[in-house]
Amino acid sequence: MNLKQLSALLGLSQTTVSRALNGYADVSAATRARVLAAAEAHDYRPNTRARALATGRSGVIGHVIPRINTHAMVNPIFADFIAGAGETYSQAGYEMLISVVDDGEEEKAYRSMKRRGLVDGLVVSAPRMNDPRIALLDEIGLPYAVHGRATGADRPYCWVDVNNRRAFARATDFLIDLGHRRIGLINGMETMDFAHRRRRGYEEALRARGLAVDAALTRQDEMTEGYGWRAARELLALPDPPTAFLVSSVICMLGVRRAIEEAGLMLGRDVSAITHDDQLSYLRDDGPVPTFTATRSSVREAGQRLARMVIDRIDTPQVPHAHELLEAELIIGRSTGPAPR
Amino acid sequence: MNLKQLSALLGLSQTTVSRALNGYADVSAATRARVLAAAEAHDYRPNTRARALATGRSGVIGHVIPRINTHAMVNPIFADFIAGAGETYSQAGYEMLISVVDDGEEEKAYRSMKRRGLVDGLVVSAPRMNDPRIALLDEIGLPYAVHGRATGADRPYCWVDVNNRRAFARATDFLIDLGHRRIGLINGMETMDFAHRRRRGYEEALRARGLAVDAALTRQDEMTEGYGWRAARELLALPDPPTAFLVSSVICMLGVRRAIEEAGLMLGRDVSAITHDDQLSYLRDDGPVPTFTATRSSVREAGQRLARMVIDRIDTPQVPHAHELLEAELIIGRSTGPAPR
DNA sequence: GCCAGTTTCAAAAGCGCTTTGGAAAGCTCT
DNA sequence: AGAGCTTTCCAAAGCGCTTTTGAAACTGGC
Repeated sequence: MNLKQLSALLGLSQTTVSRALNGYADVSAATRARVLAAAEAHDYRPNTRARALATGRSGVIGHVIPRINTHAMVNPIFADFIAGAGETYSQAGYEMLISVVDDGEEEKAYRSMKRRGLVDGLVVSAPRMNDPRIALLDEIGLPYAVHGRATGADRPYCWVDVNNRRAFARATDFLIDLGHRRIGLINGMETMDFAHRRRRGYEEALRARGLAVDAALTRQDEMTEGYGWRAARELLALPDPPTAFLVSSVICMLGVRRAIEEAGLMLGRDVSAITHDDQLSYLRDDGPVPTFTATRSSVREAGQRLARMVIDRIDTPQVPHAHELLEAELIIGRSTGPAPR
Repeated sequence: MNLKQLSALLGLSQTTVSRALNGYADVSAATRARVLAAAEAHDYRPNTRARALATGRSGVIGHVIPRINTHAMVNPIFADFIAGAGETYSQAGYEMLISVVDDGEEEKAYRSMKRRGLVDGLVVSAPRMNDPRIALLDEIGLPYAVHGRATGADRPYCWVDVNNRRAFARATDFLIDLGHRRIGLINGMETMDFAHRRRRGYEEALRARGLAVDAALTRQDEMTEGYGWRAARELLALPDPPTAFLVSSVICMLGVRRAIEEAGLMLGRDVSAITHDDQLSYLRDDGPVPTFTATRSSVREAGQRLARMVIDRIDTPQVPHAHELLEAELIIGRSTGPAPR
């Protein structure tokens, strides 16, 4: 059933049926009701491709995931973020397109998407420091919003980010309040903007309390369980080991806990640790008192907000660039306690 | 730059340019070269929407993720699976569309996708027993392939699956060879077809060796770290506890290890455990000897193969339904050893 | 009863591509 | 040289929608 058939069936022109369906004013209430009823009865849906061609808008928003050589490390955040964004899209009548792009081909991919009219807008993920994609997309003329910020990008752009600096500063501060003086940082890769900001928060908080930053107490790498374990093990083996850790993700934290327990220590008593918790659905920390003290911020919610932001950007490009800085909650769990003396 | 402009520029008709670009025979080699060069020079890309409208094919393949109430549990497998499928799609010139659909609205969503001409085909994930989606999609007339199988579905359909039954049977057998007689099963939700098959493999292997199946030794739930921990803790607390575990996912396994270590036991010596390992990129078990003995099968590869299968299904619907049964490797790591006496 | 203004609808022109159905030119062969 | 092919190109129709433009019908005021 297409528009032509539907309008023939109703004895109306395609114009009228189309305008009735799309809520224009110049169709009488009676006709509109008749049209709506018929559309419902025959379960008519306008053909997406035809509509897209006619309107010049595809109703699709793209997410690009770069494929780094063959063993692309997929971001564990990805699934929940997508789920959040997808919810907003489907409510707003948009579709989500995910494109896996060979690393280094990103520019080509963006240009191609624009030329082919594939998408109306884009979501940029995992920004690095001085990320070149921002200037590129402005040049191409594709609306977009960034999940995170790119330190060094000097032009305005839309973003949703967690206040990583403050979250880690607060966590550090909290550990200092508990009496900890040697605090290790088990960070993500610091080419990633978020990790860079977390380190800043950590260092600022230490300095603000008159504590020295000891580079020997920090690590950075891809956030796996094994990395958390290795890093914590190494740090605990130091002559003057930290009594507390700041950890970049729950997956890492699982490894950190393992190292602590292996060392015959008890998490939350002998050693404290705070992790950042993106509230990934398959790692949820249930129970009345959470296992881990954490700076918590839902990445799913970030996905929702970012989706909304791109849509707004598409609809009203003249409006100034929007920003949302989400504050992470500091949730006290059982992995922190006063520093042992 | 569109077709019209490009052909005007070349002094050719749109027909000729279009046919040259699409590799038809009735255009001379000289003209084709000229067209190709011009297209390259101006970076011409045919408009996706227009092409889709003209050909009746969208070049898009859909993945539906159901949203169960508000706390949709996102499958941890999702990201890697999508990455695998996406790689194949982009090589084959397809795009991937992901649609988040409220649970219970799936049928409506499928029908709508078909009517709107949104997608050329679909990938069905996480089949349950007697999954109704298979009959539904046949009725709707949308090509599809299933990631996994649906016990009870009596019609032919395309699928890619891991031989879960055999994998768990082999793992069980291996544990029995090591002298284990009481083996616990920490399974996923058995409404899921894969979990059902794993249990079958486990039970068959036990019976084949003359061992009784003890329902008290099995658990099923959503596969989180906390669940693994709780399940292992409970089982270890039994009067006659198991000496080995079969575990459904690496995330669970992290919890199982924790419970074992907490009980003052050593994994691989006092208690053995084998997990299924989907080779999720952010949980990769690196190192020369893997930490966990595992039945290993790359979910990313499954994604690749399934994508290929849907594409084939779209291109050649008359061909009989394809199946691929991937065998999981049994990889020996450090989490198994002879049963203690 | 007529004019201006408002409602309500329809014809037709796109959107940018593919594809059908020729037509013109070039070739071979007798 | 003309019939019959083959090769190479093109005009135009069509995919299913939206949107512009304009016409018909209806309204009220005088």
